[in-house]
Amino acid sequence: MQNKTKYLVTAALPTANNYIHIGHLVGSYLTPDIYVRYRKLKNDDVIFISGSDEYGTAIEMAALSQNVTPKEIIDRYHFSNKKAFEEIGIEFDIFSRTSNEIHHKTAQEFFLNLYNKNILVQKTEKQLFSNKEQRFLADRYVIGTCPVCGYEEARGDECPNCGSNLSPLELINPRSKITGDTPVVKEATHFYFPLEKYQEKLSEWIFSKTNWKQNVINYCKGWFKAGLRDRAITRDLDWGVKVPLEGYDGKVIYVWVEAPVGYISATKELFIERNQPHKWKEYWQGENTKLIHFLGKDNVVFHAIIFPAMLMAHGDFILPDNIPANEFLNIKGEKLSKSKDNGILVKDIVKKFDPDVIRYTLTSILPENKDSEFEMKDLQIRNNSELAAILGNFINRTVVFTKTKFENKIPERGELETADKEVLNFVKSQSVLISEHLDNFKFRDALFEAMNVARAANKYFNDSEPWKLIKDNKKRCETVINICLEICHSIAILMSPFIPFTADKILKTLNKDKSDLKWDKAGEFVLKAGTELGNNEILFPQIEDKQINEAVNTEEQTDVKTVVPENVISIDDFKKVNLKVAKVIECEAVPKSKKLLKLKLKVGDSEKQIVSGISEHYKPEDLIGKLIVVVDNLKPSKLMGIDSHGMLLAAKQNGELKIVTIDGEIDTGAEVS
RNA sequence: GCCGGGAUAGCUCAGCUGGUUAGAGCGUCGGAAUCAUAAUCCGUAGGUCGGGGGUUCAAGUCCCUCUCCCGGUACCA
Repeated sequence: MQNKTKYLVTAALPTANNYIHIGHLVGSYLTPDIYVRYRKLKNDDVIFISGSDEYGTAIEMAALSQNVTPKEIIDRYHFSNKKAFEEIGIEFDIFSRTSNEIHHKTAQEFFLNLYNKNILVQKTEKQLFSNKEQRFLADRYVIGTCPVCGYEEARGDECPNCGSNLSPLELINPRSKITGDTPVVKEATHFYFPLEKYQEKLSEWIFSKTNWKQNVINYCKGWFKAGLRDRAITRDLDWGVKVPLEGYDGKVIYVWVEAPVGYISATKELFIERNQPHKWKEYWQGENTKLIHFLGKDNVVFHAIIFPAMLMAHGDFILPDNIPANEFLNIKGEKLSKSKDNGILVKDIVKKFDPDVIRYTLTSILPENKDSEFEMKDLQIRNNSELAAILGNFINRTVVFTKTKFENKIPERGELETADKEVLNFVKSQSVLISEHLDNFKFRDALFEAMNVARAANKYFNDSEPWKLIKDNKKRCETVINICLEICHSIAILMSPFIPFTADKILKTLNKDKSDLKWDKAGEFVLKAGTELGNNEILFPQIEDKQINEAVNTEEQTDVKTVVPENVISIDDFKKVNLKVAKVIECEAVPKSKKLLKLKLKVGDSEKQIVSGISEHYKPEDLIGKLIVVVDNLKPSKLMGIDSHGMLLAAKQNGELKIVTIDGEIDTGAEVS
């Protein structure tokens, strides 16, 4: 039986403890979406699978720290992220979630399969247990004194002060990060997956791949070189998929083994929805299926090594055909990744910019081979000088010409001249070239070549000069415009994987349904002469500087996450600054100055005078009696001839300024640290 | 510390196993055109390929070394 190739495309399961940001989007979701849309245009048999990863310590901790149930956490982020994906046009066949019953069942079956084959190994280890919380504490969530440097807020996995790698058992005075409870040492038995045994098989398999991206191969090489280690695959937690064995109450399957099984569960769920409950097997067990995992580089080890090893051990499923992992997207030097929770959220940016403009921009700077840089201004540049100027303009000039010169009806096409044939051949050959790029996961190149169709179309329009033909050779003019309109349709086809919303708009303008929106129809004639065109709209309005500035500013304001500043200092550096509490006893404006106030302060037993540039924000009488914070040992200076022996602290933002005051009563001269 | 990756035109990036004058897009500058969102089309200028050393007839491309950036991993026990 010769079966047609099936494509099973997965996108990394986003953890439902955070809103997805454009780093996630570019790393794991945009490229598979483009790929799948392209496959569908080619009439390939493809399904696109993803869903929320809803277990793991991160979610439990998010729930504890926000004082809500884990269920509330996962619901919030699952539905929000699902919506964000829809808004940006990521069109999954199914976006499931690992809290679904079918996933529990599937993951447990998987576990039992390995257990029954005696593949799993049991080991006993010492761990920290909180009696108060009635659970074992994850490494990151234990705090204590670092045995190396004495820093009191060291974490169980590492010390942020001296950089030492630690284990929670080494911490002096360990305590739970969440409740502060002092944990006790307790033995715990866990199942391990013997990854070490699979190293040879895995490396043979991976090194046999000739079409994998070099960065992915390199990551694997690194792991192999270090030697694979057995990994625990159970945890003592409530929140997760239960270990399906008697006598193992309170144990769940560790998220890194359970989550990837979610791809299988979601596929089952999809075909139950489609009333073909057994069809999932054709994808996961069929020889002719290409399983393709899309993800960011942080996920390579799970998809290229751990999950394949599990699949090998299980034996009933196919292995991935390719893992086209992306690198990271940086934002003006800031790092974006799953582990560092900061960035521009998808749910926010779709409210400020056309989703297709975002998709286009991100695709054109995709971190395919190495980390790449993004800034808001890129959206403006890509929109104004590429989408609007080249693509939008071609559609618009063609449609407007038809409207004003041909009563908005598609003109008849006469005999073709060389230029006509050339441009049509070019469109056709580009469709082949773009195909090749997409087949090889070269999305930037593919998009660039798609854009070249619009460039060529503009040139054809220019060279043909229909605005002159209309005066002395109407027949010829009709042919040219007919062809331009046909090219508009071809552009809709070739661009639709990248900017699907725009493709739809173009079809509407052409008054055309989707029946010819097929890859093979690019460069072909599909329009009917005489058809009246639909409404014309400007596809890509200019993005003004103002919009960019506003977007950048609101981004900074909404970003409440922890960001590591650029110039970190040691605590010793900080201690060089003497901060003290001071009381304002006198205060007056400095004459003729614009912003200066002269303040007399009581600091402990002494008085001091400082000059501060805050009169636009505070009146002298507002300040008298207030307890504020001053830098006591600042080098004295003169401002408008007045001595200043320090400075007060104040917060400033967008022209607003608020001074730092003391909450409650304390003696002046008290040190601030 | 160790392993891996990166450093190429003003900006964002391509450059496979070493081989003619190092490429693209955007931006710059000049010209053409005026149907079109002052958009298009044609042309121009721009780089000691992070520094230094080496191999070779020939190196952005291989080797050594240094600097800076990014990942991973370890030093603890």
